[in-house]
Amino acid sequence: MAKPNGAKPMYKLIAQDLRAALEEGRFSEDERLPTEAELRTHYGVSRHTIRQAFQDLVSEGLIYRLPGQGTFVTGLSRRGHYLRSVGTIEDLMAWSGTEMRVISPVEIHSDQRAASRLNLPSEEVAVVAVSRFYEGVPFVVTYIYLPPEIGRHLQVNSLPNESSKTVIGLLEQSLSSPITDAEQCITVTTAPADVAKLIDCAADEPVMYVERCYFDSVGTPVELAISYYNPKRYSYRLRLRRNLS
Amino acid sequence: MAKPNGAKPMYKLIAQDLRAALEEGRFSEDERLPTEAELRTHYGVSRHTIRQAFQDLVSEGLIYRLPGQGTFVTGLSRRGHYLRSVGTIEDLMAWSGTEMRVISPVEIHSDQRAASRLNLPSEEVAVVAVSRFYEGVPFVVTYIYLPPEIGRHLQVNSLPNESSKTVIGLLEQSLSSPITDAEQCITVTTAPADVAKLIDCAADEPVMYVERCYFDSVGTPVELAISYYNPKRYSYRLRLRRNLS
DNA sequence: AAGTGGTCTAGACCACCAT
DNA sequence: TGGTGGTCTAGACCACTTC
Repeated sequence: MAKPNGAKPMYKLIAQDLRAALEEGRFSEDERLPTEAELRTHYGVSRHTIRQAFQDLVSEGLIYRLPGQGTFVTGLSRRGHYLRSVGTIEDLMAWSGTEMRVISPVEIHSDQRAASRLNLPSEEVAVVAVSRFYEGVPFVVTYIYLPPEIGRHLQVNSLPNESSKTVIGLLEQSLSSPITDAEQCITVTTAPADVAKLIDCAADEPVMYVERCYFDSVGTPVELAISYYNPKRYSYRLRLRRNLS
Repeated sequence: MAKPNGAKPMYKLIAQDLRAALEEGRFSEDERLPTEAELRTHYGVSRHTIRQAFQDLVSEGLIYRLPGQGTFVTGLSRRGHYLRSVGTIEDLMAWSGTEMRVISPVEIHSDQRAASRLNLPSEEVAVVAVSRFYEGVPFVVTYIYLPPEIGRHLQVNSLPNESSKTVIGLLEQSLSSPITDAEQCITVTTAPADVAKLIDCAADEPVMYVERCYFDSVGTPVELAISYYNPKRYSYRLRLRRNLS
């Protein structure tokens, strides 16, 4: 059988099916999912293929498996009941429930620091500033730096206002190589005056400062995002998991 | 063959071998590792077993694999050149290069908020306060809350001063079920007076505030750690990875 | 053409949990 | 005892890169 030409591998499709079922809440909290044997006959594939699909979901934290017992849905009580839980790169790429607004469109600037972070040959970088709203209230301003050639591809049209998308999410679709790494640095700073105004802070009030750098699969940095969060309206939430050894 | 009674599975042992080789720097940056075929003959196991071992290392971010080319070491330039990079639960459990100092030993207190976070039946919790030093300079104070019965097991003896260990790292050895989840919440606050003194801040100066809750494999919270970081001396560094799809 | 990793099959034995 | 997931084998074809 192997891989049908050009198509997604079977185990990815099965994982996708199960992920959709989980997101629709078709299984209740801590309910047992179908066993490997059941899914094997349902899809007509080998056990290994089913296990590959399950493995994807385990590493995403959606399910857990207990030897001798079965496969279970990770209880919602253990997933985020906060504004946002960032535990995977996928989380960084979509941010449902909030709207994005472009403050200043894509422009080419000269910025030595950003250019060097992006490993660019010159000091030229594309910059775009956006803010993000939750229930109509702004809570973050982000300055996004891109290699100039990528910035030029990113037309104003492809940056819809009032979107729940993220720039990095839009960006990845036009990249040849997928995003596989994100490096983040979180600290505290005081809000510059223009930023303070945009997130309803007093100037020089402490804010949360986040630098995020995204890398594609060959290690090339493709986006540097610098964000200022109003700490009264946002806290950075993160969950880490590991597999049982 | 299957699993030898009571022993670690073969693929874990192979992963361990490779991990040790990588940590010793036996392969240089972006050097090609042995192929599956080579390792298969070296260890005398099937290809699948080798792939399982590689998969562990990929998910830890130590190596990456390119179809048609080979398996490579993740360049050090893409791992942390900062004080600490926290991307996995393992990172949280060990903190080399810093020393821990106990500020106040394990005591049983009454704390409704911590007790409820730990799902405890009463308001009783065990509390211990520690600070951490980097090159002799303190940069964080942490209040650690534990279920009382776990706190009582944690003798003063088992909390050595001047250690590079972490409390959660020590703790896991005495738990029946391993730690598999950590939930963190990061925001900004002002330092309480006693905390400020311990991390060389002025009182009411903004500090980074981190709440961390650890869960074992059945979802029981086992530790709540509340930390105040001096932002001049520490920034929270994090890297996220994902597998190629 | 040869070699790499990616996917897949059809088996097998094991430890563990429930009945 | 029968079913679960965990580990493992010995094959196979595929797409891709390098030579």
